[in-house]
Amino acid sequence: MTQTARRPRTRRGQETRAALLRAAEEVIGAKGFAAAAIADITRAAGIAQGTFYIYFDSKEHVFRELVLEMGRLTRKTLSDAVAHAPDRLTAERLGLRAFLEIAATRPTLYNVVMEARFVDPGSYDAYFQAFSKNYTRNLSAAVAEGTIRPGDAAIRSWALMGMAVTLGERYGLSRAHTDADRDRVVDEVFDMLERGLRP
Amino acid sequence: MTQTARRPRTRRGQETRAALLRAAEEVIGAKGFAAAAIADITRAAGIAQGTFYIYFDSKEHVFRELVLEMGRLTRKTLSDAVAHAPDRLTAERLGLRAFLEIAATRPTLYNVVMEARFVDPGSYDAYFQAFSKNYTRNLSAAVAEGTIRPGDAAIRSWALMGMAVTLGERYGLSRAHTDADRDRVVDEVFDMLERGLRP
Amino acid sequence: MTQTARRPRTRRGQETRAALLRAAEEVIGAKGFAAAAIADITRAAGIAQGTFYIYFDSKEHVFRELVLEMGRLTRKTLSDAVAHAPDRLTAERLGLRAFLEIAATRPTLYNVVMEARFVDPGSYDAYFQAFSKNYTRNLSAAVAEGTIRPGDAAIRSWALMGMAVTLGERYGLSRAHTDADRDRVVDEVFDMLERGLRP
Amino acid sequence: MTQTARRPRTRRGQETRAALLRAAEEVIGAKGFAAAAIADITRAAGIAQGTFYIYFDSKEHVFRELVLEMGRLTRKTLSDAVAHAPDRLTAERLGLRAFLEIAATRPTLYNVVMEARFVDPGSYDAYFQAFSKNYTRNLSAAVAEGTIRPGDAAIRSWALMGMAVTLGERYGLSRAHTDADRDRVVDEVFDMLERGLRP
DNA sequence: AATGAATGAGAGTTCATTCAT
DNA sequence: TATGAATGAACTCTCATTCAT
Repeated sequence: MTQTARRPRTRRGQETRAALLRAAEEVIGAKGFAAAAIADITRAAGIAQGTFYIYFDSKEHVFRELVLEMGRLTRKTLSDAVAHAPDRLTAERLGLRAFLEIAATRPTLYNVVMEARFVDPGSYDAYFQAFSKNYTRNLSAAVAEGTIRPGDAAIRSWALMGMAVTLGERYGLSRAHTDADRDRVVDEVFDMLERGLRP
Repeated sequence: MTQTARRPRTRRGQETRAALLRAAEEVIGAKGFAAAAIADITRAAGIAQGTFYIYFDSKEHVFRELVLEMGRLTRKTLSDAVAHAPDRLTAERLGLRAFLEIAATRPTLYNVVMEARFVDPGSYDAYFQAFSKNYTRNLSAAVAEGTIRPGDAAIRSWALMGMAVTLGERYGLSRAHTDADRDRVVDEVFDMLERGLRP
Repeated sequence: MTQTARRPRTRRGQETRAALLRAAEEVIGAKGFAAAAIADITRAAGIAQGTFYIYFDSKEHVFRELVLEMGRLTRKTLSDAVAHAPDRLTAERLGLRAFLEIAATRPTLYNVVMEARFVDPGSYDAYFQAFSKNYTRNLSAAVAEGTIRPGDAAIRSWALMGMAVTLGERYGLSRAHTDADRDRVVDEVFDMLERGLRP
Repeated sequence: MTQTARRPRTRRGQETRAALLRAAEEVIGAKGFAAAAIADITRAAGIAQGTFYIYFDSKEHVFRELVLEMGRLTRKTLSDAVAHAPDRLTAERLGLRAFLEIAATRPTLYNVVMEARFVDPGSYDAYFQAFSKNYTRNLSAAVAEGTIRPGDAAIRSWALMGMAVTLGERYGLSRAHTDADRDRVVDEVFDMLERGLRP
């Protein structure tokens, strides 16, 4: 008869749950999963410790929700960013730029996804497999329509995602870099990607 | 402050310390830092729990040692692999191949470094900064001598390292992939990098 | 830093905290600080081990609280005892008598303060400095009004406090001595103090 | 067949044992019994940890030896100091002065004896009972020969010892006080003791 | 829906002591 | 006699989770 996390049925409940999610993002994203105590989260949310378990089954549970949220956010942001791209390569460029922007804007959420590899590999894999799948489809299409040179789309997708992730970490998360820096990063990287390293 | 980790003074001590390092790599690399208990490590090493603290100050301490070890290993492996490369681009290709091989051969150590971002950011940064520095120098030299097209070497180094890291994760760690797969990955990726995506 | 001892917010919490203080006094006063395990204290209080840390940050923390409590108790008891003394010397006598009574009545708390010298020198010093200050002021006043012979009040205060403490230990703590014994001790000591040892 | 502490049979053994005693006094007297680790002691003595147990059965064992040593030292020092006293009261005065000197000269050993109350009550009691016994005998004799006014010698002995102990702590141990301070303390205290507080 | 107290398993760490050399 | 490694019991403290109100 143990109680299990419910969906909020009232306005107040919705707000509490939302506050918990924000607090969890903040705390976990800043201190890391292990160092983040439920007490830290509820304190940050300004509610009692017990309340946490009304909305989430466990610490892992909120964590997973956050990863899913980042998935939705990334998908939405990228598809918006790419919506009016004139061609595939430009779409890629805009996608990378948008991704760096996410890292800069939501650094804690970004951290959460990265840590998922160690905290909840399942959702980590799901996150990246989803992107890879989509990415691979786009790249294949681009090849098919002759926009880019032929090549293994899956491998390329992982290579490009790896780049994006690390660039997000270095030039997005870091408070030391500006929007202009990120613009330049995208330019440099796409110069390399489009035209290759050969002289 | 009362006692601090000693360097072993006898043969036996050296062996014990080494056994602990191996066990720590195994256990932490497999279960993750948080889930790995000191008891797990000493059990794996076949020694008493207290013995751990003769050689290491804390769990973080062994962890840091492992990251350093991975640093040495990577440096050595890559420099060996690249030693007889005819030109810069080939060197890069050999370097990536060797890196994937490390991931395949020492997956647990690989995991440790990746988790360092969350467990001991200092050593994580040190690890990658060192490689970036070296990488950047090589890329600059290549530009200078006309082997590759001009471009920001630092940004390129992070982009390339990001690729390598993720490819190591996907095609190196995974038991599902073979040496041949890794060869192909390197071919594909270098095709893209050298000649670019443009048709 | 993640969590810190709370002040209880409910009746139940207050009772639990109080029970812990009593149990700590009992156990630490009886076995000594080092030998007293938190588990002993919580067992004596009839609660779970973890509950201790809801109300106290550490073993040192309860210990300090006990020393403070002894400070309050002693101040209150002595000032009550002395309230209606007709003159300074009588006040001193009543004060000593009351002090011995405290030792007899709260032996464990008495022990705690004595051990504070080794466990928490800060609170030990605070305890005695406070008394010395007060004592010194009284002695100075007595000299000023001609009730006692001139002499360095600070030195006298330490000498008299030293006497009191040791007599409390020998004739107060010990179950072998009775109230009558303590009366006699006070008589003897004050005979010496008032009239001196010279024939 | 467990090995037990032996008396040293060689010159070298004697030196090692002596070094351990000195180191134990230093370390235990400075950090307190609980905080002093055997490793601290052997490190201070410049010998290996295991060697400790060649000469002492346990940590308590060295501690007890130190208390005994302090007993011998105090007895010797006081009896030397008092040897040529012209009368009983002067002897008391010289005794107190010598005692303060011990505190100033051997502060760590002094601390050890004080802590004995909590670490090894048996030797603590033995230490003070021995002095009280002797003290009581002297005071009785003084009364008998008319040098001091009649009064309970045992009670007086504890009162006077209590004074001495606390004065030793405040004016002897403290590096803030000088020999001159201690002279004055003795003067003040004996003025009070001899002539009484009454105007 | 919310609160705050309570739980108790479990983790890291210390250290007196023993052992093999 | 001395060494330094090894042991393992014991202890403090943390924290996810549950419970009563």
